[in-house]
Amino acid sequence: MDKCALRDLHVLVEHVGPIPAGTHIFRAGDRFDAIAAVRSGTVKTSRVDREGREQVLGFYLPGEIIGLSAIHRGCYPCNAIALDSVQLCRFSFPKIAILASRLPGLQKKLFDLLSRDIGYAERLSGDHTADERIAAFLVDLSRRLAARGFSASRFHLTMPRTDIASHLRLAPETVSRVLRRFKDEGRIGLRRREVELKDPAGLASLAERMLTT
Amino acid sequence: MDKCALRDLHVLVEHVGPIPAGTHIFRAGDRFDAIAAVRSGTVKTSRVDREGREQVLGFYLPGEIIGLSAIHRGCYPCNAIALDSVQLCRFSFPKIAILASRLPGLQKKLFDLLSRDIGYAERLSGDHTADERIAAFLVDLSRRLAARGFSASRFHLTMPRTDIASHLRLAPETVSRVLRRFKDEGRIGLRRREVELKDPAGLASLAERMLTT
DNA sequence: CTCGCGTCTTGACCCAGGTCAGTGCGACGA
DNA sequence: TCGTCGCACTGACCTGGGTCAAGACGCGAG
Repeated sequence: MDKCALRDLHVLVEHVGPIPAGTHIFRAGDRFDAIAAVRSGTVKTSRVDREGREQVLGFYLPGEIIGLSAIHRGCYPCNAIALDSVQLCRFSFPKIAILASRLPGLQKKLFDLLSRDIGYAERLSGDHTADERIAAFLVDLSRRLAARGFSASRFHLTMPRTDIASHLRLAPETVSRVLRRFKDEGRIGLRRREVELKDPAGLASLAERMLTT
Repeated sequence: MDKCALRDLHVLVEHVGPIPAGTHIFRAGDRFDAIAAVRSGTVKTSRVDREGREQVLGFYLPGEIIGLSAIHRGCYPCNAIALDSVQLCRFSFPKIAILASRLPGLQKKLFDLLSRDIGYAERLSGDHTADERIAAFLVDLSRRLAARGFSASRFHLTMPRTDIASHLRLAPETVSRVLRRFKDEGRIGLRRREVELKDPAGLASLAERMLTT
């Protein structure tokens, strides 16, 4: 995004938070009026099917944008829930869309973010083993944290195992077992929700089929 | 899209085709310079992993747009292949992006299409049984064909079983078996690639968990 | 300190769907 | 008319990961 876009954005930003863990930021069906950038903390998005089973669609780290998939229906298609204490920057969507018309850099950035999310969802939908999914989850998280200046090798999982499982389309028990085996094999260090990637290259090669392309 | 946008689009459209079945329209890695609307025929998009296994990402019917997921990397992330004789309208992306800046209706339409594709990929990635996947595939196809003025209840599958299987993350054998059972149960008529939906309501209720939300 | 609760782990068992190995059956060319 | 070639179908068997049922482990409240 160019300098010009960033300067103009200040006029339509609304800082929100801190929002405590467990709070809904928006709910499926709410009228869509804004996207938001995570400033601190972690947000999960999920939908709940008729039978009440939750499906976690994604986790959003500081610097990442939530709400984009709501554009085409005018209301949010999923819930967004704070996993820990969260601070956001809200951008009114009508205003940002108008601004994007004047700023090609901003328009490009929005197309870019949307297009990236398609790729992410497509990767998840591939048929992959539990090992591949979990390795890819760890490697992806590590890279995204590193991109924001956090440690790539040691980090805290802000989400419970059930959410990881739901996001990867696995049973929570499977997540436990695979993490356990990765630990036994010396690929990771693990204590409760603290993770250390001891063999990033090995994990990346396991994750390769999922993360590549 | 508003009238004004449609009129201006004429200046940057390039009609392409007929392209014979089996031809690559673009390949993964090709420089991204255009999106295209399918005018007639069917296009599949797919990626091929390191081990040479093809994963079908989507099927595109007349009226639908291919190439959007390429925006964020500047090159196509997948192959697009004609399944039968195909005619396209190509839109230069740089030009259409500039035009979108001047036409809020067009910008909205592009955001909309991107956002819709995210929803589609997310649905596919859910954990669903083979029955749900195949019912959802048939119902979705029927609806999209109907939206373009084709029969909703009788249609021709332009893709081989292996492509359907790959797209739904199933084995081709499973596709065969489930279609067979749907036929035995009187839900569909099936002969080779000709399908008739005999019980659209029943299929829709099977597909519900996948198509809803 | 310890009680209680929510999260996580572990083990035993089971099944949907994958894999393998043939068999059918049009479509098309000679 | 007959090969033959490539999808499509079917049956027998196998397995990754889901399910069920106990525990174990922290952690906060009192």
